[in-house]
Amino acid sequence: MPFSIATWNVNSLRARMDLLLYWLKSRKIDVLCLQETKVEDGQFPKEIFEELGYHVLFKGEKAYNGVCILSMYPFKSIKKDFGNIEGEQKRILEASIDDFTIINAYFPHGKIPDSSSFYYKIDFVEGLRLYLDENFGSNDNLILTGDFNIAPEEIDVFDADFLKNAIGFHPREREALLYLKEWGFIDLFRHCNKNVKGYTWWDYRNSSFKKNKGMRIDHIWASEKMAEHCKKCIIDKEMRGKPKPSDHAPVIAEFG
DNA sequence: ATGGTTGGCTTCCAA
Repeated sequence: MPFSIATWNVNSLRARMDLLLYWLKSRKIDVLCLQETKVEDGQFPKEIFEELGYHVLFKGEKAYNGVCILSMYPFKSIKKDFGNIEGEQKRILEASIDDFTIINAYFPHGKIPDSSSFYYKIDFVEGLRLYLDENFGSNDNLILTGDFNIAPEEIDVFDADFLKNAIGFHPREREALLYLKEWGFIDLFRHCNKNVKGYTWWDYRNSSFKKNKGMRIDHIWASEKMAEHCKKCIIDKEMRGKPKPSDHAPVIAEFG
């Protein structure tokens, strides 16, 4: 049975509610990972998604961060506590659905290279790799998705030379990201779209979207076994051009 | 290209 998995940093769930509901009604999304929900659990609009048929898993805080998984299929198990990796911030959720496990992660931004925020980011990425080593094997069907806040390769940014030491493309971040990927992941967008330039984030400032000055920092990664069943992976760029957009576009992977 | 937009909350922080 074919199904789809998507990720979208909505930059505030409540500010994006109309656009998100429009999007969910015009696409067929079976499992959706959201980041930067920016809403405390007590104020999460769970019922709206349940009315659409989704099972809802969320973990948030006031004003910052926050993650959510919506699934048309029931959760077989869930995990919300990743204290050693994320610290006090609400950034990671894990759920087992059908025959796979999905991890939704909102990686730290990092602010400026070499800052304390930067090393929190590096530690987060390396901590996630250690967690995977301890909890999953290469035969598991595993998806790691979310806003990674790192572009992997030169093709994934609008100007690799200009951005060579910028946050999101700094060599130290890309090194950590490669280490994480070498757990055994396939980058589904790159797997399905060889040599295609595609971005998932454009700064709100400087008319970046109009000039298409973006970065591919939101990813859907699959373990090798699971990647074999991926038929298509696209960036839904149209959503970035709508009124009151998030600064990120959704990424959708289709499996069959 | 070296500026300035957005969201949440508040007189600024994070992205």
